[in-house]
Amino acid sequence: MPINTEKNMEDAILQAATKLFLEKGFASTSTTEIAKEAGCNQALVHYYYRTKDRLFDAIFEKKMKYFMTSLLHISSKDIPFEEKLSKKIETHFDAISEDPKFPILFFHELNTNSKRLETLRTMLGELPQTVVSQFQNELQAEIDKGNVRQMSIFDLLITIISLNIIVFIGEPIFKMMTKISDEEYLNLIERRKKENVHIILKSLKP
Amino acid sequence: MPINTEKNMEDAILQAATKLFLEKGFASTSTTEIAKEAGCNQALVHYYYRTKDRLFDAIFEKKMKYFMTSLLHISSKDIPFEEKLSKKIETHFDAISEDPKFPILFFHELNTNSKRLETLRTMLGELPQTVVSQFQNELQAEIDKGNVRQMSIFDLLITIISLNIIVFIGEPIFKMMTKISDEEYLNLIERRKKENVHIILKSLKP
DNA sequence: ATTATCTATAGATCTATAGATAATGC
DNA sequence: ATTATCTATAGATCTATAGATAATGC
Repeated sequence: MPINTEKNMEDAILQAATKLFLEKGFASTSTTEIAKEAGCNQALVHYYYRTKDRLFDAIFEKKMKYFMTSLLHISSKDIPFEEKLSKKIETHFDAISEDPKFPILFFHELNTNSKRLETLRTMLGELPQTVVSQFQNELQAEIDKGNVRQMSIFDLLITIISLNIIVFIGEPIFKMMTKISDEEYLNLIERRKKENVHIILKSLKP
Repeated sequence: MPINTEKNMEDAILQAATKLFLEKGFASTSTTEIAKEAGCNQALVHYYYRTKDRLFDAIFEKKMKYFMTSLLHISSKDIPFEEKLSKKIETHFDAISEDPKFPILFFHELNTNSKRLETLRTMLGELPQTVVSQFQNELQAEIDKGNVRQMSIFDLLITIISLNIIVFIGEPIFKMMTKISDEEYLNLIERRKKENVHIILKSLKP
């Protein structure tokens, strides 16, 4: 379906690549296929991005940053911790929702290609440590007040990520198993968002 | 490192393939590489398994079955529901623990290759429906007794899978982020097992 | 004889680049 | 002139098979 309504071929290539990498993974996508999808010849892909790897990185890095930031960003509003945390979980969930195929690509690439770990490492280097530690302080304050059981910020983040990605990385499987329609699956997704908030808040109780 | 102490080359190939598919994914593993790892020539891989796809399926199907069964199998012991559920979660967690790289392969393949969905579909066809519905009945009984809040068996299973896979599919990332050693990571894994049971039991409370 | 293993190779990719041509900006 | 796009191709895979040779089982 090489429908190219783009005025800008460089960007058309980026979009085509994004679509294909998300659909089939890095290794199973060829620059030939990307060109076809973008509506140009294969050489042009290399003209703009030099190598398949650089093209991938351009996409991966941006998405990775968004994925991370949506989780770590913390509202500065002065609202109760529970409410703040709920918002955080939902914001993260919504961010994934916008790009539902990214998490599986993210985890697969990080697991199978050590080059990607380097990309992540440098990316995290740039991310201000303060963001995490601010969240940690807020959590610790609640623990001290006795509102929340003893727990590390890291464990909490793992739980959030875990629950928030599952309906997206498991979509094809769950759809097949339950035989539900695309529309019903959207309902399930919405339900899970609330469910996740519920599970996490409850799990924090002392 | 093609150290081949196997007497049986057919099996050596299977093991080599298993190792490489888990490490690098299906698409990035070549039959040439499998042969080298097994300690034979590339043609032999095809002699025994005909195609790369069939070789993969031989491995994937077996592991998939194990992964599913470990989750769905229910102890027939006459113990309280909470205890039974805890055991179930832990059994599933341990099963993944034995083959920690499988979940990411599983989810990635199911997301990027529609052929795999077919494999799963036929596999699930064979799986007795009674296993799931027995678990469902037990859950419903608890809900009726008022011990557990209203919740579908499906949501419960999603939560279990989600929490149980995260430390394995996220291992490289979390290790990098926290800079902890392999040994410390094993501790984290053990802690998460208990944590998961805790989170889930608490989330079921009415 | 049959089965296991090897060498060699066909044919289909796939990535990356060189060099030609077309489009655009001054 | 410079930038965008194309055609053509080198060189490196990679999968799968054909056909030769070695090992094994009777």
